[in-house]
Amino acid sequence: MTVTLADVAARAQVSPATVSRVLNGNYPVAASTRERVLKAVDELDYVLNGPASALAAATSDLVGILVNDIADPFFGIMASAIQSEIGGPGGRAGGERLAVVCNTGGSPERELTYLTLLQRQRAAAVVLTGGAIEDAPHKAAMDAKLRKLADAGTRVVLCGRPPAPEAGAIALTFDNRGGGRELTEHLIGLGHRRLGYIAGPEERTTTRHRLEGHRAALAAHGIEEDPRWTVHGRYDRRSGYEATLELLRRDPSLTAVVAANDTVALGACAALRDSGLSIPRDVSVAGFDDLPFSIDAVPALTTVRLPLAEAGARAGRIAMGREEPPPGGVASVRGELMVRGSSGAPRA
Amino acid sequence: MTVTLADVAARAQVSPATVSRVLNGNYPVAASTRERVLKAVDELDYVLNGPASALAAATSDLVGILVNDIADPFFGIMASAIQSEIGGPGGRAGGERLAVVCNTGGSPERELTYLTLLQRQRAAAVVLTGGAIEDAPHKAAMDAKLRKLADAGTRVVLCGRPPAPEAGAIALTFDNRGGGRELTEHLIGLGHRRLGYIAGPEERTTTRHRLEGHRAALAAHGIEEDPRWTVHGRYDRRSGYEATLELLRRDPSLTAVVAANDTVALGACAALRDSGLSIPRDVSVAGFDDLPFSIDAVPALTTVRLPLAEAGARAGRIAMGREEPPPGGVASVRGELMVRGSSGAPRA
DNA sequence: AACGTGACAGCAAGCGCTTTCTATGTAGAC
DNA sequence: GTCTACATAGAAAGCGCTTGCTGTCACGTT
Repeated sequence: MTVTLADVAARAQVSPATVSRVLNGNYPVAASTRERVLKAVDELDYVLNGPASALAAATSDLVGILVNDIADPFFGIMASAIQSEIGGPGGRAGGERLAVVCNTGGSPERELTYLTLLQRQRAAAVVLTGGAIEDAPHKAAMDAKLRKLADAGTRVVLCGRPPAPEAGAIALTFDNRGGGRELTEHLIGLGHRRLGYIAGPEERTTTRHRLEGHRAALAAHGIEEDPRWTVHGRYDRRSGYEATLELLRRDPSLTAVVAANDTVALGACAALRDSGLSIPRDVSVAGFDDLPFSIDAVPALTTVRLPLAEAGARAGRIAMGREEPPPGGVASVRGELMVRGSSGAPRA
Repeated sequence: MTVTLADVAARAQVSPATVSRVLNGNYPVAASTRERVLKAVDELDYVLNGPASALAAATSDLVGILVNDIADPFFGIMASAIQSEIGGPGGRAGGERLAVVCNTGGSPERELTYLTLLQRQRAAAVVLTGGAIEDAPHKAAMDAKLRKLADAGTRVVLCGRPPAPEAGAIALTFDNRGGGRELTEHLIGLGHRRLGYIAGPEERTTTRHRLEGHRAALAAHGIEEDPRWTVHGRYDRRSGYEATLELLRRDPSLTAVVAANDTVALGACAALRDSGLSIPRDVSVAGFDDLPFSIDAVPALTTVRLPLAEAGARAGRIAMGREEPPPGGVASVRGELMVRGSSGAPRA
């Protein structure tokens, strides 16, 4: 029924071993023989059996990419960059690798399960993107799992995640704290003193770090934070909309709203508009990430640009062993403040 | 070194066959035995060898998802929906499947190569999303490949792609033509007579169908189209920006600009703003897809909503054999006109 | 009391490939 | 002209799992 190596071998009048060697190109084969084999492969329309070769060679060409939400461009951009570097078709980088993009939906269990599935497939590498969940038992479980993967020869890279030294993983971390601080300092510099903050889900490292940066900026400028000024929500537009209304309700005198990310900021803008407030005249708004659509908001969003594509590409190369990991296995990737129309001086 | 089935068997004092059966649960095993086995699995921290079992069972639990650009929410949303239905962890649907998201970047060669890679992995199913490339040789090659996959037992589903009867694939097609027509008729109804159109890349079915719908609307209302009114570009913001400037240069009297999709429309809006034109007072703008950010444009974008998540979910279920394919193997999915602030009556 | 009948469990034969080790032929070395 | 060395090709032993077929009991039948 299906064509096997042996069929090709028979047709090319060589042994299966030779065919395998031609296909893998890691052993000297006479040019004439190689040609004959290739011809047979072509004529029979032979397709290698992936599982069989993975079993025999004890390696696979699968690379796992874990993301929280593939529908979110934040992850989409990273995934795309990673994939372009792991040498899938087109991204010339040696053997053809298949990227397995796993959508965890931010769920701890799924994260773990996907890792097991990848372990089962004997993945060549795994890249975890985005913030981690801050729950001690879960973190321990993750670290143990990652360690096991690493020990089994799977290269593990974290992209936009805090380092996990226990797990023996390379980490490219985003400087969320620094970015958050810089952003809020920009607003303070404009004269804002009453700033609302729409944070992400409580248990995520990204949420915490950005918030810490914000608070550090406030503290550095002697601004005492009112607990009413912080609202937690999800990383989506809806959440930003609702949180903004809530902030306005709690303290209508706020002159700026800092959002956990751009998507949330967009929701915040909508809420302000719907409340009849003008941006930035009445309230300034700031986001985080600088996703492509942020520049198209009206007014364009002041935000912190994260080099998602660059970081993803680098993570991909490291995962493939095509780039030296950073010294110590950890590198911090900085964001860049993008000042645009959504932030301005508060009204006197 | 690594734990194998045999190790588990030894520890549980049973044969490897029994362990396999416990793990696969497709053969009667006494409860007490099962328990003993499970305990051993747990104690040894055993992880099944995916390639080995795929080889032995001649099936795998990989499902391929082909997308043009994973960084584009249009595809991200579909991919996410598909994945949630194929029964990856969390999306309870029986066995745990791994979604392999392949980023073709719109390249014909990569599309084909990924299909080969998936074929090599003996994927359980493959879902192709988004428009197809209109090139006869390539289409023939694709159809042949899909046919081969289907014949080998891989379920092939097209989501948002034109049907490919030759290939024996189930198709969920978007009614791009109908949507395009309805959209342009809306603009005509508002009084527009000079409408610019920013089309996507020439060789894509999506591009052609949407453009055909637009032209059908014009024709139906006796509007003769000026060739200067159509510009082709890529499906991105930049392209929309440049194309709009070009359209304006060619005919400054245009009162409406219809874009190939929302992302392009966003670029168009930016170009109009930068040209000092007001939307919709001077020029109306319309997009297509209704991606999440479209409602946040200012003014909010008039567009055609495509039920991406619903279609993706359905495609996923069909790919898993959990939903009856549509009669004839083809279903057309309609879009819904969303009239918002970016379209209005032209100035007298 | 002899005998079918389930319900489990084990044996063993692969699944299709890789790779080590061995065989062979040829070319250069002396 | 014989010997060593190198370049290739083949034989065969797995890789770790699934599954058809063959036992083996413990029962319920007649």
